[in-house]
Amino acid sequence: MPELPEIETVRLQLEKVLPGQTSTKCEVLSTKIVRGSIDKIVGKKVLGVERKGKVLLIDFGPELQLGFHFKMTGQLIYEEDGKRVVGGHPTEDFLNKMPSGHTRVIFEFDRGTLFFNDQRLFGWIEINPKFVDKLGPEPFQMSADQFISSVRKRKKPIKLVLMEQGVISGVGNIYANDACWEAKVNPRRLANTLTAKQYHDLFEGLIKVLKEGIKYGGATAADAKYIDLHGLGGHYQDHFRVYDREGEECLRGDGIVHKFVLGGRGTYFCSKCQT
DNA sequence: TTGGTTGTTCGTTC
DNA sequence: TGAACGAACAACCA
Repeated sequence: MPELPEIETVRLQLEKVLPGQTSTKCEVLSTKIVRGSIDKIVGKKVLGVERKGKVLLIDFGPELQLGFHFKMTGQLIYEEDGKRVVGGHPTEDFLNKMPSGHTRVIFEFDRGTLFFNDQRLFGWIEINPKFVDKLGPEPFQMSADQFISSVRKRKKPIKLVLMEQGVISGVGNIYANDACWEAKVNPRRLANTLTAKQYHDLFEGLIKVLKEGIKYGGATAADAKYIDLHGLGGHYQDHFRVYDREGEECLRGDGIVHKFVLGGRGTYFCSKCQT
């Protein structure tokens, strides 16, 4: 499920191929995921590729940014002269001929074609999405004091606050779980009850796991081995601290990783070292 | 077969 | 008012 590091990985790749190209056609195969009319970009030139939290933005001008939200199963595939750039949720579609049964919108440019695929139709594409205005800063844009002051007054479990996009943008389930482990914080702890050291450790931990996520090109689900064989998808999954490690020994060597549901989401932690 | 899974959206409650 | 909480959404897979 694409979070900040996964989206950043796509952005870095698209930034190398899209800027300078003009949009020539925009074909919507599934109207459900498209908000408003996105064909305003046709005839316009790409100035850059940006990202705010988990939203990817193709920049066609100051008042014309095409926003993509991948939700759980969104992916982008860019094709030019038989060469491919892929990103987002890793599936066999990375290897399949495009368009596939999951292709929702096709964007044609001067030199290549961009396919937005989404299995579950949860993602969306919108011009100047209002959603980004509601986003809080990314961890990378915050100071430790800023992080602490925006978190410490909240009275719900710390892990859920980390995932609130209006407070901190870009953090999803994988990295929220791993950041709590880094800081030895029980994800259930109410956000206003951490020690001063835990607030600092949590901020540092969050930065650490996100940077590592970007370094490894994001995470690929354990069942996507087929994708990995072809050198596609990221490798952060080989560095998960607690996420998806239910029943395994804690990496600190004393304790077992337990799983429970918090806020309706799978939550992993070591009851020995996370307090 | 049915339940688990996922992030945002939206409705309800306090 | 705003915060907290939980269901809904779609489709795949075990």
